[in-house]
Amino acid sequence: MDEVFKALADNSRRSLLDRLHARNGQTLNELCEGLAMTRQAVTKHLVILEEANLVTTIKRGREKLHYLNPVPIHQIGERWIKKFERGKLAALGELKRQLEKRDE
Amino acid sequence: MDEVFKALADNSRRSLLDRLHARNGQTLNELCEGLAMTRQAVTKHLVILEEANLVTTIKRGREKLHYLNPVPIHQIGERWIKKFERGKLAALGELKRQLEKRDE
DNA sequence: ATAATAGGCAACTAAATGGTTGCATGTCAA
DNA sequence: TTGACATGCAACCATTTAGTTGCCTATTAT
Repeated sequence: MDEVFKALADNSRRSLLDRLHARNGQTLNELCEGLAMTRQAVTKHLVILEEANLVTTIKRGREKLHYLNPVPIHQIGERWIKKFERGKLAALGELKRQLEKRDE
Repeated sequence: MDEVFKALADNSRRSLLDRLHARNGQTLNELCEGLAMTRQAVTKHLVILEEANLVTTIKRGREKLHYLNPVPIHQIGERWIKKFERGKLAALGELKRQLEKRDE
């Protein structure tokens, strides 16, 4: 879980996921196109995404295809974000109350 | 949005949010209790959470109360995670198909 | 008034991070 | 088979990050 949060913390990596979401199964070179980064930098980001299990790769001859794995993202939503949804209104109410009390 | 992802990337910060979720409105010293970290380290984490707008603070005399703001977490769910929910099954199907093709 | 308490500020450090360059390897096509 | 193409590996660099220590300030309680 920590690995997933860490992987998602970088904007370059989030846009790589966006690109795969737009078109799945891209090669490394395709994913590099239009980015202000060397291929090696992109590789490093992809390795981090792979280690977080957000991307799965398959070698096809001399190229490597990258596939988005949406499961860890879904788990963040289910196991982490939802926890804070419960009690959200209570927390907001409490916050509002305290902020108003401040100005008395 | 980037600030929020960065703030959530650290486990210490996520557990501070957990603590506030369990009991809202705690002081700095209360939040330090039982942690293997100096007060100043905790302060730094709280500043990052504040800058990401995940925590709001109110000064009450000599102490500072910390309140959880669940809105940015909710926004991550709505604006980011949901985007990947759409097409999740398609992506998984594609992934499965390619993984099977690999072994032919 | 003074001591204790709650917190703030700043300088410093070690390690992690995001990036680079240079070179090596494996695969495909002429 | 030789050159071009796709990717991998490793060393290096600058910046950021997570943490520390030491000291300062403001508020409360005795």
